[in-house]
Amino acid sequence: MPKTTSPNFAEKVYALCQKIPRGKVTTYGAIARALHTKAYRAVGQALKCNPYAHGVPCHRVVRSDGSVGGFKGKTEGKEVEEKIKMLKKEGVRVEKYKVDLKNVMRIKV
DNA sequence: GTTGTGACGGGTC
DNA sequence: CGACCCGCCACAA
Repeated sequence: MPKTTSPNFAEKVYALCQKIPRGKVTTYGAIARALHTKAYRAVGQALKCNPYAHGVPCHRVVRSDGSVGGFKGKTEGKEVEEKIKMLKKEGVRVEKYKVDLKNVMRIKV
């Protein structure tokens, strides 16, 4: 049992992102919950690093409000728009900068 | 060891 | 519905 929080915290985040089914999205809070923690903020930072950009569909992760949040380290800009476009392509309905909460996959309630 | 900040969350105004 | 504030954990300087 690690005395610190979790050296593999980010790794867990990536693992969960991979388990996100196509056409659906999840929230940072959900991931944090699934990890049995409350570091929703740390989750975002881990994804921001996203060394598995080609293995982890981080674009399927949105905020609890349904906002797409950010992408590629940018909270706004065409990068985010691209993320939205990708989600739409997967079948996720996106309005403005928000996705339908129905498409949000709640890992833990 | 302390400070600051963030791809956040929820509550309040 | 938008703006603001506080609280949360992890990480970098």
